[in-house]
Amino acid sequence: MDYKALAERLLPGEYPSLASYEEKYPPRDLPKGAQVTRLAPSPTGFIHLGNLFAAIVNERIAHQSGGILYLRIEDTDLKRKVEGAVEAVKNALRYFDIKFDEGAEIDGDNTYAPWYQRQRAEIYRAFVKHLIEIGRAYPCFCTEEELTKLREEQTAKKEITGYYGKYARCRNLSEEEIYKNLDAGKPFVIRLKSMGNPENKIKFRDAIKGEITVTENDQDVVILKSDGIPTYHFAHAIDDHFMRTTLVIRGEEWLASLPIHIELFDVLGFERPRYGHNCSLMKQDGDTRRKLSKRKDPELSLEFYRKEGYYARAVKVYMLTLLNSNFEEWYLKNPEKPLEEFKFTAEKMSKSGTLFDIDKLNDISKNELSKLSAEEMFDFLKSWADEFGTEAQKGYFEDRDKMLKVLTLCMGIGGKKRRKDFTTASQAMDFIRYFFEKPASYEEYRVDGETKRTILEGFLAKYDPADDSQAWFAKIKEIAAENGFAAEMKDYKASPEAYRGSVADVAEVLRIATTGKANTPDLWTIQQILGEEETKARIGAAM
RNA sequence: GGCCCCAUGGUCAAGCGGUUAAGACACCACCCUUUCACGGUGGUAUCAUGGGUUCGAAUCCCGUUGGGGUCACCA
Repeated sequence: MDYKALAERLLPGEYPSLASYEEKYPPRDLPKGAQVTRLAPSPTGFIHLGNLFAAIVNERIAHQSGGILYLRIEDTDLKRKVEGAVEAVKNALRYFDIKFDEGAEIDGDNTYAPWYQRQRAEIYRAFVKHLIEIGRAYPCFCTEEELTKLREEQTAKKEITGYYGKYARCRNLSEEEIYKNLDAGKPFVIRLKSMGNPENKIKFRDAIKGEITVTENDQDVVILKSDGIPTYHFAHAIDDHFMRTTLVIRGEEWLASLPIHIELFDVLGFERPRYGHNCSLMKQDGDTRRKLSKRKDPELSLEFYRKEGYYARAVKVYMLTLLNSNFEEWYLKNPEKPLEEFKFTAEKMSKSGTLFDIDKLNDISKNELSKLSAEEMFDFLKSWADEFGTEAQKGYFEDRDKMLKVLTLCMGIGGKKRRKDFTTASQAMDFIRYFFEKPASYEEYRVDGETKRTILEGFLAKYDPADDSQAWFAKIKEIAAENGFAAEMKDYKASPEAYRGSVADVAEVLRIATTGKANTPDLWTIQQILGEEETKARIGAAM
């Protein structure tokens, strides 16, 4: 068969020589050991925790080695394209401090551009044409229905599904048949003519998993779709070669197609990059666990975490503890150091799927937030409220002084120990609500109505906003004693039956009356912040 | 089903042939405390299984079981 003529018929026209592409996209001039990694999302606009998980690995490995992280957009599938998706990806990742050196919509070196695969059609076609010319690729005229039927037959016969060996019908089409189909205007795809044999095993060193075995590919996979755009597999080979990627870190779901990629790199005469297949982030689903999915788990989208007001650094710290088993220990010893100082290694990455644990994230969040100054917390909460808060919540920030006092108290700043009540911005805003709005509801009092009233009246009678904390508490003790409650905790513990309760119960009544809640920071300070008028009004209203 | 990956408490995990099998989260108890939060002390709980190899196995090998991934003109 005249492959050259066939190639010309299939992909007519002059294409630049293959060598010219090697010149145009030369090997990068980087220090020894520097890694070039990439993030290559499809522009669906949806990014979830799993994407961030991978992004952090790529970012750390590139920048730690003095290399490059770039952003490539895999938009070969038009159906999945969403407007504004690239911006969304960039914004979401910027929030987590992932910075690109080059790539789509990135202000950087454009030697290896274009970064959108749709704009790279010419390169792909040039190489597809070459493969046809050397007889390693061929046109396939099978329709979707025919392929579906083939798959069903194979399944019924319990054979391996796919387009391979004797099932690769178009592979053996005669020259005549091919041209007849072409003349009839039948649509076609270009398939790789695989030379692999699944009996052969290839030993492979994965940067994360270590020594692995894969089976040689024998599938005649589609490399050019009928719209003239390549499939992921082919684009991956071309792009990662010409963008001079040295390390491809990707999810382990790609392990299954690694044989295809190996064959493609080989047939194209490209040196293969190193691969690292990282485990997926799993989610408990009933009594089984499964990979995070964008369809089923919208609550795991990065947007969800921004809406909840998770602190970016906390999420990053959590990802890092999952990603590198020795990170947590390092961080415990170096809580103040920048995260970049941690030496990230592919070897310390987990080989098995990790279950996402919101409790652990929440714990880390509390810790991270408790390290902030009142001003930093103010800024964090305000920027969250500006975007996601209610009108009332936005109003909390009008009196800056008051808010700083509230935060100082609620974070325990100035005390012996920092408080850790805040998990997320939205939860924190709920937590401090009572400083700015009257209680919408009251937790249940544990004393009867008569006692409650007596206590509140007693408090109002003695209340003096000028009292310091000690004088204030002394009065609470008096009220306790007057009503048959133990003024001293020790006395109550020594003989609980001698009292109706303790000063703690009296304080609780006042606490609920003032804030609506049984659990709050120091009540005296709260009343100081609220001021005399508001304090009296609230106590009065609770009677 | 074929192929591939994985396997230490409920979760994340340390461990690289000899350990009382770390640590963190969660949980429980107690202490501290006007509540809560913080902090402190203690506790419950793990090497999936069967065979080897070895003086000795969580660690090495094989089988089994279990879990996961993947089998598109999607990435």
